[in-house]
Amino acid sequence: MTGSVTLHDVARRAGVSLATASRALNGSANRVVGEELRERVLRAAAELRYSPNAHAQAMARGRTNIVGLSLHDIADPYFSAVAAGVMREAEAHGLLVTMASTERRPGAETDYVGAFRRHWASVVIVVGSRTDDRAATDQLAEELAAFEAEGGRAVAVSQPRLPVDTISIDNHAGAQDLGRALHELGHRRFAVLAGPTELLTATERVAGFREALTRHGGRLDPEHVVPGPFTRDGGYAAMRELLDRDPDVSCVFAVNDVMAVGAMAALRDRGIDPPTGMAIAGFDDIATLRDVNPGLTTVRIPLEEIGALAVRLALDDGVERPRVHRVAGEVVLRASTPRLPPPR
Amino acid sequence: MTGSVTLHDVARRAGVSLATASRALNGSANRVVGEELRERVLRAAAELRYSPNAHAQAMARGRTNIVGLSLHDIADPYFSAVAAGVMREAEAHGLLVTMASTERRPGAETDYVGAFRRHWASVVIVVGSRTDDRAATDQLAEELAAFEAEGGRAVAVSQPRLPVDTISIDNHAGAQDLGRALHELGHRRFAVLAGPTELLTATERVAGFREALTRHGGRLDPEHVVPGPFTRDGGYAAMRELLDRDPDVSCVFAVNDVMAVGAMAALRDRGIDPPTGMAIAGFDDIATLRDVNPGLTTVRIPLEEIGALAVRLALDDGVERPRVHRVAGEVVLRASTPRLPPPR
DNA sequence: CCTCCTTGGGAAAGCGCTTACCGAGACGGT
DNA sequence: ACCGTCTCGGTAAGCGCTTTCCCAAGGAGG
Repeated sequence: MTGSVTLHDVARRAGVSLATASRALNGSANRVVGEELRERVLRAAAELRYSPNAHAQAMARGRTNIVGLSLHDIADPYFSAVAAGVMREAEAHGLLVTMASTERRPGAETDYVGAFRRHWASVVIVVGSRTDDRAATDQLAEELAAFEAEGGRAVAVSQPRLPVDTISIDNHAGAQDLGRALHELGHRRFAVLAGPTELLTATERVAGFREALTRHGGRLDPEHVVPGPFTRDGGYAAMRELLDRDPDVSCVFAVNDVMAVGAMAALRDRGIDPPTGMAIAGFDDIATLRDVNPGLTTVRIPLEEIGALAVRLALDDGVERPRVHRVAGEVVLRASTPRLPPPR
Repeated sequence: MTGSVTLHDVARRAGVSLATASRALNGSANRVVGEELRERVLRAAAELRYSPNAHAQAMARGRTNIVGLSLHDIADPYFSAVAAGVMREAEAHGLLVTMASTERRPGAETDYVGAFRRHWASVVIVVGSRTDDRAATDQLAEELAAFEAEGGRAVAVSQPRLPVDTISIDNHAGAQDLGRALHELGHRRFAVLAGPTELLTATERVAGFREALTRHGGRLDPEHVVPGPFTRDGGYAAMRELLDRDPDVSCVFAVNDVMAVGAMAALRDRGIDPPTGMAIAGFDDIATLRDVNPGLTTVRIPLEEIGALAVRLALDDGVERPRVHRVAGEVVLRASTPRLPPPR
């Protein structure tokens, strides 16, 4: 990096000292620079296109305006919605967001939190379902603790069991509500495209759904619970698998919208036209998917708001921490799960 | 930030000097540290959970491993796809991505490039259609020039007229190909949901489409070209507007997929069932929307690859710059534009 | 036995900025 | 007229790290 203009240059050009130049430029607290000198400094800075070195400032000040954000995959609309919320709120507070995708690589989060720690990020936000991998969780917890010990603030989203402020999406209750709603529509025989068995988010949704059926009456045979990846292709494959088992089922719950869309495609490829041949429901209410046809019944999670909330939580000097903030989902019934005609 | 462990602490604990500790940790070039001392230093670092201060390193080395990425809206699947490509490639090169959303605020890009410049980012990538706002473009150009003058490398995506390496999506040719393909399917009377008139990307697509019709025969009345925002709701509104004009049209081209989906929703709300009542095509081939029903005819743009390419371009020490890299789109015909039965 | 090289550790000079501290001048109160 | 006080500019001490330069010790060659 050559040729960059430093504060020194500005000071020289304005004919003042470094201190005065610095004070003039960032209006240092409880120190006023005379109008004329300030004018001169600002002019010199503008003429030289001076741009302060953020690292030097970080060093001198001992902190930065960086938010570190770790998520699984920015191309996944679930995460990009959360990221949008984080960025919006960060922008409002003059913070810059540094983002890293784990691509679901185990241990990646720990690495990235380490990187954010090296950058003296003031805030770190970790979003994405924890797995049941105990060792990885412990390592991440340790790294986050080290980060907070150094004065940073961390917030976890969908990651319980971490020793920091946490935003917890109520998957269990949401799935339960969904199960009840589907039951009320007349459905009794269900299947579940369950997602990865090691992902807490997925298993919670399955558990909540199952509980609703148990409570209100409804059948969910073990062989109608098909695991698979949390993706569109995962939903597609799981649905095929399910159909191969030729199930006696009227409604399928895919544990997220992206999978539900894949599942619908699988149904069509088998000549089954949803929702006529099969009702289907998802989870998340991904904005981009609100116009699929038939409209997808789902549980709305305020993803963008969750991202914004994470930033606010980090910036808010709460008294006692870690805090846990629960966010509820809301069932949205659409055309993909029509009311079942009463059995004759 | 208190309590953070510094290299000094590590050196003291290992009983060596700062210099030796530094050399031991990053295997300094052409200087070897004795096996035993190195061992001691590494152990001390691990025991103390030492994490080097990235800013201090940046200062001392005069460069960073940061990629600055400016885009319009990370929640938009178009941008999140590009971002995913950038992050994948950045990760592969050990770079960290700092991202900023302009929310289409004019001038925001310039501000963000300034922020990246302050951070001594080694690479800056600016993605998103330039508008016809000449002044804003000039300012951005100037800021990018300053950034490169300081040794940084900038790449623009979809932003012609900037004095840096540019990846240019061939909107014109893509739309032209699409127009021809639709013509071959038998369509003759078209409408276009044109997006924002000041957005180059949108106008290029409209122009290419129009040119194909002119060349091969096909009608596109001026009042059947409806402008509007580049979003789902923009597509919805534009389609309503179009329907209100009661057009004699068999096929609508929405200049991006997100708008096309909104347009389909508008059709349905008016009791028109695509593609029966009206064929519809989009542009981009957004992955999340590949399963909408009916399948959306579109022009595939390799968005993720473009993001990755941008990073590679920045890292590649090209001889002569700025270079322009054109990326072509590919027409993908799906069910939303069925072949029109020949007129009897 | 002396000189010259090689090996490897340490001291210290920055990198660009902020900020405590210092000091000079102006001003008003007594 | 003197002193306390206030205003405002400058000096310099870091922030944590890298890297150049110096130097000591040991070995090889004459």
